Amino acid sequence: MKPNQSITTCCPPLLKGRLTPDNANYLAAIFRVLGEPARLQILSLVAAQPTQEVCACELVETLGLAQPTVSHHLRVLYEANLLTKERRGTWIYYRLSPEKLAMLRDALA
Amino acid sequence: MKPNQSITTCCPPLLKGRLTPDNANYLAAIFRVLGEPARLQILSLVAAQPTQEVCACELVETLGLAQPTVSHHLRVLYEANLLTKERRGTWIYYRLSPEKLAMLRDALA
DNA sequence: TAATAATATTGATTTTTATCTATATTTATA
DNA sequence: TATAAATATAGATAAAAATCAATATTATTA
Repeated sequence: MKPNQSITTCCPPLLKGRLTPDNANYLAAIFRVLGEPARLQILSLVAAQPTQEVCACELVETLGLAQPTVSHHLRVLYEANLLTKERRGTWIYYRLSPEKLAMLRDALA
Repeated sequence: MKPNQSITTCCPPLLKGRLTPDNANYLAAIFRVLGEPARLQILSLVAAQPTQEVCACELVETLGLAQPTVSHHLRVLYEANLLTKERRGTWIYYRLSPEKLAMLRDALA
């Protein structure tokens, strides 16, 4: 099933054109991903790193959540194209993929 | 209980500073409100009106949801300060309160 | 190859949320 | 004041999502 929206644009701005039901579903799905404090903290933590990346291994302690829970949130962020990941040895490093957030900002314009 | 954030600013931009847990909770709550297709459609519909307002009475048919469901979504948007409302006779008219969306846009900067 | 460490998955539980029907409230008007 | 129309609330149900313990997988290294 191919997405009916690109990564960088999805729809007319929320307050300009009128959203189709598809637009609304797509946008809402992204907002829902951001509607979780732990996930926002993950994004913020990544951005705050000098290296612009964070090892999953750091997050369990930082967030105070169980490892499977952190893994779950990372997966959700990854599948929403808000994070990219790269395995280096045993560790997996996550980075922002800023296009999606830019798209959201545009959608709120 | 007073909010620890103003309507127009809540926190350092998501990708700049580092969110406190309070920041994250507050921001996530707003994103959760937007994480629902029907609510996005409501916002979009309001913005699309020449009058910049929409009567609750129009929304039931437009959204294809039961009246109490629409009422629920309007309340959620209202309580999140995303909509204002004004009663005129039997009808209630909703308008955008753009500050909150602007704040979100800033948070995504 | 065996042991170890990081991450992922499974399955269960709980919490949150959306939705509806039924009913209540509010407002206008006959 | 009785009726009608718009909106709100209550209560029930169902669906979605968060969380965790237990276990599996993947990669490294002794």
